[in-house]
Amino acid sequence: MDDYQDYRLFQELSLLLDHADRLVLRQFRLNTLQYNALLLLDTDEGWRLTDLSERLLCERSTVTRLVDYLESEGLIARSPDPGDRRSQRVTLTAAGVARRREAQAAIEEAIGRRFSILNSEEERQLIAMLKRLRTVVSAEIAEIEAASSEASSTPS
Amino acid sequence: MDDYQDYRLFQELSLLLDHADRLVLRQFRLNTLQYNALLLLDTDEGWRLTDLSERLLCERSTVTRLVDYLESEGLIARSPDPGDRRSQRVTLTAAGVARRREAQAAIEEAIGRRFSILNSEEERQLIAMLKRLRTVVSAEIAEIEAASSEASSTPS
DNA sequence: CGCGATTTGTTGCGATTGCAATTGTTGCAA
DNA sequence: TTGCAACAATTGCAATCGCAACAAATCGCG
Repeated sequence: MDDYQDYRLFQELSLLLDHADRLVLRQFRLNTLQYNALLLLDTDEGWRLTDLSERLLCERSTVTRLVDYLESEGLIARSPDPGDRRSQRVTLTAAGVARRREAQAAIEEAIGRRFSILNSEEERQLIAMLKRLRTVVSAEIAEIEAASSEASSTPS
Repeated sequence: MDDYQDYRLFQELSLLLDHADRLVLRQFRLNTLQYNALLLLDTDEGWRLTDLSERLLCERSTVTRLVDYLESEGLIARSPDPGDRRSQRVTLTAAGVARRREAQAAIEEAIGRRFSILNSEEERQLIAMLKRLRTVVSAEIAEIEAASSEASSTPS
């Protein structure tokens, strides 16, 4: 019915949220992806770059450069994987913990203000709808990519 | 309450939708911004670049390069503004109309499939919530930018 | 009128990211 | 064991975009 209105609104809100986040995170010398990476990391086991790329929905090469940056900022550390010399483990440093704490406080304060206009029931409904949409769109992407990779591997 | 879950879901769905759109639009040699610009344009009056940038929520320089590209593809035409020699009017060419029609059919088909999992009542609720969020986030951005521009113009 | 402020569009520059190609490593099968 | 496919990470390259600086044109106020 009004699918297109949903879509346009969603798209516009995405742009606005990105922009707002960027303004908030700028003071911590982080962009959205870098911040999301810090949120995932901890000081113990560490993540492999490939796993980070899957979780962050970006390319492995992007994670390489993201880790380069966070390492140059002293926020994370690379260490070799004990069981596989191809892999590296990325862990938070003490400075990384501190930077993440500061940024997280600012972001969550902003998020709280934004979503405070929804009551609990609305939030519950929104979450349910977003989850269903996520499932559908993930399937759509998987289908397209399967079709294109099949086309390239089987040039019948 | 679960503000943060809303936020993460929204962010993830944004990435997925962007990615899916890009896969659909790629066959028409368009990215999301270029497609959205084509949607706004028509063959009559034409838009000024500055107005396009405000509507598309991007910088004027981005519109300059976007218009450069669409012009090189033969989809739009620049013409001088009758009343202001600083301005230019951008209008769709016949090829632009055709390309837009093809891309729009593909995108709207995809959007229809994605949002078909919501019923009318859910769609109504989603639109209402997204509109309220848009208002809040727009205000947040305006506030931050007002504060920063004031700080730079009045370095008290 | 005249001059400074504002507006429009452009360009230079840096940051970010996807994609393809490459290097080094691992695992599996002959 | 050896050879080959799969995998981890990196690099080169191009596309995209925001921001700041800029030139030309317009506006507005004395």
